[in-house]
Amino acid sequence: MTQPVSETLRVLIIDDHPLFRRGLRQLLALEEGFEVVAEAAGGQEGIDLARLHDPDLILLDLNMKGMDGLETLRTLRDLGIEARIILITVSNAPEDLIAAIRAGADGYILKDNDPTDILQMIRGAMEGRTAISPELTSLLATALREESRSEERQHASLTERENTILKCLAAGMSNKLIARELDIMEGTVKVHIRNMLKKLKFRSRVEAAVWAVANGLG
Amino acid sequence: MTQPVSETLRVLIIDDHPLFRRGLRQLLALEEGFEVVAEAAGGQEGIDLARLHDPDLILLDLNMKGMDGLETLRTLRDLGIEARIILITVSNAPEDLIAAIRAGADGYILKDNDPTDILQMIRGAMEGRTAISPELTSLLATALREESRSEERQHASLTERENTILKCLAAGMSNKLIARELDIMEGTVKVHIRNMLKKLKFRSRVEAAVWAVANGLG
DNA sequence: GGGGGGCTACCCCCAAAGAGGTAGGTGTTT
DNA sequence: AAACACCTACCTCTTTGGGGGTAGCCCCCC
Repeated sequence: MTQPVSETLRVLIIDDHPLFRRGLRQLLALEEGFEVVAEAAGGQEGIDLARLHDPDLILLDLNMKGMDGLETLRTLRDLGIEARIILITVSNAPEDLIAAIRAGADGYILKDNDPTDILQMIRGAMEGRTAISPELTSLLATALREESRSEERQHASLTERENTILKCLAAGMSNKLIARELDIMEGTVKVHIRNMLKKLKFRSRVEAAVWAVANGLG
Repeated sequence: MTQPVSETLRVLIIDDHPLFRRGLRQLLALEEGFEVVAEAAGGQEGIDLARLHDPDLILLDLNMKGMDGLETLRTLRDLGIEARIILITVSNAPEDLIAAIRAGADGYILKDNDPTDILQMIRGAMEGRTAISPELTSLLATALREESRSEERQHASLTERENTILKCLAAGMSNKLIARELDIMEGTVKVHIRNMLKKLKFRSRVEAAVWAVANGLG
């Protein structure tokens, strides 16, 4: 917690692509003030190393096999890791960006950005600004606009059934109750809920219900 | 569903007290327009009879051994029973009243009310008014006032710990996450949640979370 | 000194939820 | 005709949640 301000920044790199790790490491080596203290090839290893080294900055790949970047990010935050965490990815999908920011990412940088720009964004993130690749900011804006225009929205990609079931969740109902209400099997309710959770990137019905209520489905 | 308006009202009595059932039956027998089609001595039996007879009115005792009146009421509503349901009870506890109304009761009448008044309230309930013993209306008003004065309330009887955990629920967190957040065992979290659910008469964490969010803990 | 409430931790047990799969029926679109 | 999305149902499996209990510890109040 008592972090000397002008010291070198201790960096952890999590990416399952060895070549890209090396690239990042060299990029940072050329710069003053960065020290890569560890590299991990996967989410779980990254988490372990984060707890071990307590770095100031974590560069995290979003698209990893096994435990993916988003899951890793969430776990890191859940564990109370307070390092700056910047996602570095090839995905320019809006939902990935949104999910990352919601999960507490301090930056979201595309891999094909210019190295100079990447460095600049990293520095920006270290100073408290959320670093997002310029070409993505419009996506974010759009998403946020949609986010706030509540009002009977068909939640993005949700099907009609998933939507009505989300409303049931927002009413606090159990699977059994929803099944009775909609006159379908409880197992079917579970299928819809599973698909909905996946689409909206929630981890449990409670998260979904809370979000739904907070966003006007209550 | 196609209910002749001026027919006799078909009544189901659910009370584990034989003498009181008889009293009610006789009270209704003296009146025009009521026909007691069944009596049940317990919640489950009452539910079965309700599904069998589909009565227009159910007089339900709140304080029963086994499945209590509130639980019975909830189940009846969950099953889609659309009869008017009036709770008849000795309890003038505010929380019982609130819980009953929230669970969909059409009336809440104290057993020691005057028979004439009881009849009048029943008739009122059949016409769509929520029949509540006069001496309880002030309780209801008070409760509603407290209900709306959100703003960092210590939810009634909740302890400090239960309150912070309720807030965690309103954030959609799992027991495991809450445990990490508060640095206690997951089992302990479960204890707090169990006690909280009981005090606030919720049936699941989802109900509690939804309520908490809707009432300003989001 | 003796309650009592609150917080903690643990036990057992069972129900609910969630993740994964296969699969049939229905529509619509290509 | 083939592909696709959707809703439905059912399978197995593991994790989570929830109800009941006992018990120790602390602190405040009588």
